[in-house]
Amino acid sequence: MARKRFDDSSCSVARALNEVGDWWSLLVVLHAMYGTRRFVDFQQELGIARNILCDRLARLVDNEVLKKVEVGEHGSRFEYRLTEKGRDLFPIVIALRQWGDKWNPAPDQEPLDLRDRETGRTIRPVEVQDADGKPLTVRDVFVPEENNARSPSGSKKKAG
Amino acid sequence: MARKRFDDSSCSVARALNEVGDWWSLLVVLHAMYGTRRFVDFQQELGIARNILCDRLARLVDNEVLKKVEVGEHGSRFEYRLTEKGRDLFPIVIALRQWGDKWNPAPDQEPLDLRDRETGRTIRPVEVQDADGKPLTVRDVFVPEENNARSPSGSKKKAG
DNA sequence: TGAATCTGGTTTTAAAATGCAACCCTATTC
DNA sequence: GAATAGGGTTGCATTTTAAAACCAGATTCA
Repeated sequence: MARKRFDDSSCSVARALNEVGDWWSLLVVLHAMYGTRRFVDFQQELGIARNILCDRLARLVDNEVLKKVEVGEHGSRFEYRLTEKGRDLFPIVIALRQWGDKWNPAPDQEPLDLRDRETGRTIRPVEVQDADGKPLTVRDVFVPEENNARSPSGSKKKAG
Repeated sequence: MARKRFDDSSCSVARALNEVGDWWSLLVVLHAMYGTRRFVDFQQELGIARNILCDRLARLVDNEVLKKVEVGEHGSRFEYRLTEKGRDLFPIVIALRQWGDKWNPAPDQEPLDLRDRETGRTIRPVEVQDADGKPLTVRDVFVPEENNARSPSGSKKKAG
């Protein structure tokens, strides 16, 4: 019996992971954010098996993270473009990259230096903040009682 | 041939996903953030198979996301606690949760209401910001040329 | 003392997922 | 009209996964 599904889980993290929580999906989204749009380009950049790439692209399209656009270039060609939902994964991808850079730095690679297109200045680390922008750690927060009941996940029983 | 590994990938997102990018690992981390520490508690809360839980806990300990602590309670009991590296996944987990709440809301569940322990006020959505705290989308940023060469991933060849 | 129980695992078995290579079809270029 | 590129699909061997059974040390219960 293979992978469990979490489509109907009451935990939104589980539901999110259901859509982008496997090895390749988030890397596809990452590359899409950097401008990749074509099947062959994803395939070559990621070194992913073609059938797996097909499956992931189709699933991301199903989940409306990507949209498949026919481009009239010459002949029948397609592009996979991020939707707003897909672009909304930006903080997650960047946070993951920063975490990777911080805790598993590649010896021969300086960390990502992403900059504001307007000002040219480096972005800051992605963090959880209170309403005023004060950074918060996991120890600084709590879940109010009404919510606490089914928190954090509630995925008690098998969902597949 | 099963899953490819990215341990030595030059892409820090790939390396991050190598450690916490599978179905269960991040859910384990999530529950750890909410206070779960014991094997049986993880098992019951997540509904995960015990062998998979063993494997994930061991891998997370190997990767120093969790540490296994012997607690002298009575007999040989263990607790799995987040390390600083593990707690540093907080923004990622929260961003994922917010994304799930926003784009795949559960009909019967209001979104996570996480609050600052001090002020009692709700946290804001996790976002990418410039140095001043101005929110940035994927379209607002660029990678300077020196970095751009091997960006975004560079994981061209098979790594496993 | 000894049976039941709790905790934290390991083993076994079957169904899926993955990776690779080979094949297919359309359209295009030489 | 042969070779090539884009975008897939199919088959097969290898891994992972899920579920449940089994195991072993320590503890409580009777």
